[in-house]
Amino acid sequence: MIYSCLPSVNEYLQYMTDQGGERRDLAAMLAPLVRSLIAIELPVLAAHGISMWGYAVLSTLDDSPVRTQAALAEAIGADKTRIIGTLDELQQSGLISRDPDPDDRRARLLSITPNGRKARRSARAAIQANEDRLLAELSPADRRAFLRAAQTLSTLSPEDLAGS
Amino acid sequence: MIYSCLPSVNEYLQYMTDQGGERRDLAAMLAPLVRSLIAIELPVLAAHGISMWGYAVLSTLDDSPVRTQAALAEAIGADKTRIIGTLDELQQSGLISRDPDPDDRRARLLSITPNGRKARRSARAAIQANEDRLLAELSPADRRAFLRAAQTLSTLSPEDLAGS
DNA sequence: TATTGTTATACTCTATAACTATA
DNA sequence: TATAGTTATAGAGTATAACAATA
Repeated sequence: MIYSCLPSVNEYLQYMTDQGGERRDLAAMLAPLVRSLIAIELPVLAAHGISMWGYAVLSTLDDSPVRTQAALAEAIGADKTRIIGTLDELQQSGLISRDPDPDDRRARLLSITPNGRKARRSARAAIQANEDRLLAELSPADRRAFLRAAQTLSTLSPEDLAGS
Repeated sequence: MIYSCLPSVNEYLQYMTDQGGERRDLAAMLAPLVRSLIAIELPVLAAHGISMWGYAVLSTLDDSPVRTQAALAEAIGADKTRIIGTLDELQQSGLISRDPDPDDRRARLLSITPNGRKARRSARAAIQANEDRLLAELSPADRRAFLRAAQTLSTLSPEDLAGS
């Protein structure tokens, strides 16, 4: 049966019922939401002088430096050729440093600068302030559960998502 | 203050704490998830002989017919020129009907056919079975809250999302 | 003249492949 | 010969603008 992978049929029926018997596809619900969220983010980021990919790079590097551009590209789910322009801009703006590894001059050691960190955190504060306004639509309990669930699902590997 | 739009500062602090003090951006969490969900959907849809946009069209028309192509395009968040090829395919496959409105022969009355409805529901069952596997990662309470929250947020108008 | 749908054009984004430099 | 980064080319997807039919 198609629903045999569920923890229990009762569970399934319960949340189907919660949805009024017609559950919408997850992707169909979330895709427009994400599109809107990004559309809202763009002008905020522009006001901080950074692009969407630039923000993704800064966010990754704010957590920890990265040894190669290819690794950075993979971390943000992009092609290595796609982030080169972004890195050029960020470097020119002084938001990241990008130096040849003395031990292997083919690789580029990437890290965020103090200015980059400042820009990223300022942008994030503005973005999350917007998100807070949306999250205020939810009950406190649902809001916490939603953030927890989003966190859980977003950290699943592509393999987990695609199925064994 | 940047967080003044929150229901209460205490609430904010509470879910920040729940996230370990470092909440990730919503878009940054959800965008890769949605990308993966769509990547999983595509082969399922292909097996049913419909494209992603075709599925969006069928889903909209399954709820109710639409009087013009422009209205349909807006409903699925696409440009009116973008869905023409999709409508051609769906019509040729006999999944939708698309007839000039007798009262205004400029407009095209769009509706789903019985075969289209069958295809859509079959595809949806397969897609939701996949999603169920992912949702099984969540606790029952979180799963219900997540679906409820996604439903709530996804039905906000772009104006609500963008802010007053 | 305005509106619906269609076609044609141009533009953006992305991936693939070729190239340079280091190893 | 293999790898990291870069550049060049081509392809997909999309939007803008011009067009045809109907009102």
